[in-house]
Amino acid sequence: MTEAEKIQLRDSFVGVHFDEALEQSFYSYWREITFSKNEWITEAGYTEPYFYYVLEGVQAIYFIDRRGEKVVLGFSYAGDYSGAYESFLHQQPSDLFVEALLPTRLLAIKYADYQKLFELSPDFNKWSRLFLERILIGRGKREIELINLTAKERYTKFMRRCPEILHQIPQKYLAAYLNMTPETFSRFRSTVRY
Amino acid sequence: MTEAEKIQLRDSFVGVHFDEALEQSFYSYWREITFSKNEWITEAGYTEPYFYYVLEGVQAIYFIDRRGEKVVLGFSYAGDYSGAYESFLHQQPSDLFVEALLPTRLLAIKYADYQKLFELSPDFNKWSRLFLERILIGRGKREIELINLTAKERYTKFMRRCPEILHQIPQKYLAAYLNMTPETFSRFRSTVRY
DNA sequence: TAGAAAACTTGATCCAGATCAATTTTTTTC
DNA sequence: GAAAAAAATTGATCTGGATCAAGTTTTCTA
Repeated sequence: MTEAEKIQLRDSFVGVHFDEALEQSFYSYWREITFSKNEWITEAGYTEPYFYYVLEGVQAIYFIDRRGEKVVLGFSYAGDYSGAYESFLHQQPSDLFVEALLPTRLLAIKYADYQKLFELSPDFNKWSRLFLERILIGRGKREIELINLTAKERYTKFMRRCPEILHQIPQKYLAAYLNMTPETFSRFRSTVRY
Repeated sequence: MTEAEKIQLRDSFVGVHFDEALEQSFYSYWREITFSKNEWITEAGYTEPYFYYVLEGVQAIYFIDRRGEKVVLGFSYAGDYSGAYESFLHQQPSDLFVEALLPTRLLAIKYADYQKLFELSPDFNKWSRLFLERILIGRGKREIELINLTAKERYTKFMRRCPEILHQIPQKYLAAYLNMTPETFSRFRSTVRY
């Protein structure tokens, strides 16, 4: 990781005061891992060993439903955290896959080292609290949208918000994120103006 | 609140060390509020002023969809925390209603006092982190079930897990929780054995 | 850069669960 | 405890989006 990326990483831990001693050990916990397109970062059935910070690339997090289809819960981009977070927190096998949709560079910290952060400074508890609060609110919004909007409305809303993503990742992942079949997504593409 | 209830409340804050000074001020922040059946605890459009601990009763948390129907996101019982948590955290108007489905006794702490807890002891950050992690995992499971199970499977699963609730609260709330119409719920009741 | 594989499109059909409607049962209220 | 209101049941019908199927286009890979 570059010096600039170190700073990025550090600054993502909003609310944590980094004194010299902390900063010293902090960086040593993180290692860079790269993934090529379509590689799994985390595989369902395995326990997530790392918590990740995204330097570059796009990842999808999904499970496989009983029909064998992917159901995408979310994407992460540069500057986000990534990984199968629930599995990581409880160190139990993941129900979810995390996959690199584009060539990806991540910074990763092991579970034991992640725990050490909380010992090194109680500020990390506060950071974690705020981070979790943010995730929770995002999940709540998504749940409401999934229940409350029709497939067409979900399509329109998504395409208005991030039209560029369509040209970056296969649209079957977008369909799976919006909880519709690729056929339905394709039909909207050719009939719905947004 | 009784002495036993004080202990209950205190012990719900897992991981917080209560020394004498903390315990002294801690209880003084909480007041008891009672609600009768079908009374709103929180109304959408208003900012949630309190964080609640449930002493007695059952509450539903829901939003109103664009057809004007309730969509229930969850219930809380004695020993749970309750309220429109997202609205409380950000002190912004709630999208959600919280309603007492049975006569309810809650302990409530104001936002400013809740914030003070974190100043009084950094242990509360850790409690909050663990609490949020638990909510997050619950939400994740529910999201997966809503997407992955049919209406009949959701019905069966719920009825196996908590058959007694059916006789405590109107079944239209259960239908709204399981994301189906009351008609569909009623049909399952008369045709599906669980 | 050719051949294979994966992704996407378009059409025809189907179905779980919603909607609409008419009773019946239960609960509330005065 | 009678009248009114709310909740639950049951039947008939409808529909958004899935599924199945057959191309076409794009993207890999050697």
